[in-house]
Amino acid sequence: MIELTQRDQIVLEAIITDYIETGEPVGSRTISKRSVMNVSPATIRNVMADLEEMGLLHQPHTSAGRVPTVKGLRLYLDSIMRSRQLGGSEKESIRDALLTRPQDITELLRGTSKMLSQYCRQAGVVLWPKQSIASFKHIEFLRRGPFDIMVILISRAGLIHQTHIESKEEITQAELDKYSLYINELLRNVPLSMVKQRLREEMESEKALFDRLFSRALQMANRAIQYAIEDSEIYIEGQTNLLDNPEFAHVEQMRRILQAFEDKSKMVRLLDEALKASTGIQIVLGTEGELLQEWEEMSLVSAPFRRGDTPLGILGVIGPLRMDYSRIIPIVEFTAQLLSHMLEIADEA
Amino acid sequence: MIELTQRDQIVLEAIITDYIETGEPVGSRTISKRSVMNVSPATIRNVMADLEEMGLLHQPHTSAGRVPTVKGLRLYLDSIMRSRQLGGSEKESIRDALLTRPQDITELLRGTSKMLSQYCRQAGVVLWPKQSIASFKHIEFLRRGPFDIMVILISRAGLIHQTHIESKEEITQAELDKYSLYINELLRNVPLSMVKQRLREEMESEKALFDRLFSRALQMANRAIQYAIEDSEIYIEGQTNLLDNPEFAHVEQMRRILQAFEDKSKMVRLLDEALKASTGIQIVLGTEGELLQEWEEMSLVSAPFRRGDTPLGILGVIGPLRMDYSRIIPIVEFTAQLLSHMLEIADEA
DNA sequence: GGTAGCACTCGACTTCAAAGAGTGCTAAAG
DNA sequence: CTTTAGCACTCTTTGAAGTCGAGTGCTACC
Repeated sequence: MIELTQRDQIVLEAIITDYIETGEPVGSRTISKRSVMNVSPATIRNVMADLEEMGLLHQPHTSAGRVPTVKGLRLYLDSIMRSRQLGGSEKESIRDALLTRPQDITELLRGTSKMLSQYCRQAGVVLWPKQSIASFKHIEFLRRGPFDIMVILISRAGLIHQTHIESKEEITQAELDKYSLYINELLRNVPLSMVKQRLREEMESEKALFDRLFSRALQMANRAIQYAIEDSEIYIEGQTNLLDNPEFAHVEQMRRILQAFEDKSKMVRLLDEALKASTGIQIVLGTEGELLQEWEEMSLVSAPFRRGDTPLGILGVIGPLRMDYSRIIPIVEFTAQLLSHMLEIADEA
Repeated sequence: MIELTQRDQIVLEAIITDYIETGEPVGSRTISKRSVMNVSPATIRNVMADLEEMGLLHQPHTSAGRVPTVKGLRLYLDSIMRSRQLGGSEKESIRDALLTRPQDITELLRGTSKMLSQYCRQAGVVLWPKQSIASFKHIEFLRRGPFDIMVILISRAGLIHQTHIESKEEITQAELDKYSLYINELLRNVPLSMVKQRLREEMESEKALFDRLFSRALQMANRAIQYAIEDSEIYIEGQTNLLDNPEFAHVEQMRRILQAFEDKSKMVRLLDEALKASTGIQIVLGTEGELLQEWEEMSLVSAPFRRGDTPLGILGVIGPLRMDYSRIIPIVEFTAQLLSHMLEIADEA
């Protein structure tokens, strides 16, 4: 563990704050003027040299100022930064931005992502693994062809999932209607976590053993639900905000980054890991975690949203390493709380 | 109308072809060498001067070659260009790319968009106004709250539409189930174009007049369908391909263009107009149509896909003015045919 | 009408010098 | 022992000047 004197910390913080603001390497003179304690640039230079030796700062070239390294940022985030409190009016306007999009849950999640991107001026992201379809509401089997069945699954919160399954034997819509009726009755108000178990029980019951029709219905429901919970939705909004960051002025770089966004499955994997790992706010910097190689200069601030203690999904902000963390962190945190709350309401209705 | 001699046409074509290939202003020397007819650069210069006077060419500065203007491109597209035939193997691989994504119709449309973007190395786009939910398959009313009803509408092709409506009176799920049953029975296999009429007839029938329950069901179905057909889905894929075009090397420009993509409602309007206007392949160049202001340097190649004579939606490619039209046009055309065909099959199932 | 020749224009690239920001080191002061 | 002032040094940025080359327009000639 690294030992820093009080003054080291102050200087590091000042450098990072300034760097976050301007994006330019910052020199000793600037810090000397700006900082509260009155010390000369020369003194600051000594401190800087120390910090550089510790690997917290980096000098692009001999005659330039210093830039924080990933290690420096990490230290800053973990033990120096005090994140700003959100003002009441800020909270208010975030809340408004979310509540004016009540339509359905898909809209809500996309809206959240968009809101995050606008408030943080970076890309916003929301991941919603469907296994968290919190509780079962309705299932519907529709015949598309003699062996082709479309299954529509709806959660109480209003999320729709659509799958296809194949039947081994020909089947009529009338039969399927019976299936729907039966399964809906069976699962009424069963939380999704229990659904699979409930189905299994029923499959082993006498009724199913002796009635082929019911048995098939149960199997189908089982398969459909299996598919459903393996799926995830991801909403990435405001990517173009990233273009405003001067560090991405080079088209080459920009393209690499935007292309990474296009491969959603990678993004899903990334966020899924974050979701599993985290209990609260989490920050992944550039090369630190196993962010994609394309992302060296990027950073992710995320927080899970949850029902009670079970995490439902994760939301966050993606931007360059140089972001205003002290502002973004509380926003992400607050949004996660807010969304948790809203989903709770939606699900209770 | 502009009169061009044979030679004018050949020169114009040569310039445009070369410009499309290289992206650089093209000089008289180049044309002289490349063109079939053996004439000296000086002669070409004379022709060029004429073409410039007609507003078909433009000279960035005195000592540069010529670049086609929008007017020049238009003329080329309308009366000079011969679009290349697609080879059998190309057709084959396009077909494969589409057919390997059979899952559901949403996937099919998104896949089409992606395929277009990959084959043309530009952004691909597919617009699907829901009014073309070709024929009604299933409706489901679900209670979300005492006055809040979620309506799910499914077309035979498997497209799902979700809306909310509010009820004036409290309502139970049991009632809603009856509604669903009734409406589904009523509309079984009615093409969507007839649905509204069918509903109206029924509303005026005796049965509805005397049964409040039926009457409310009809009203709800009516409203839900109204919402549904006003909605559109749009799929834009491969935007990052645009970054490869050297003409967008400036970040400023790039941002403007990508930002325009983010406002989907604008894109919908744009394509919707194209859809209404067109019967076949259609090309909108930069400022010509009422493309958005942000799009001066962009161009859209589109073609509607249809069932019989009614257009269902539109697909196309968006890229810079400088695109390889002779290749892209047949691809778009062929894809539209192919998709029309596939939807026909899906809907008959 | 077509072509060769030629002077001219203008952007792209290179070179060079000057300016400016910032450092590291040393020596003196607290 | 820590802090500071001073100074030489390094490296990037900026701008001016100069050269190069592509391409043109014009004129005279075939």
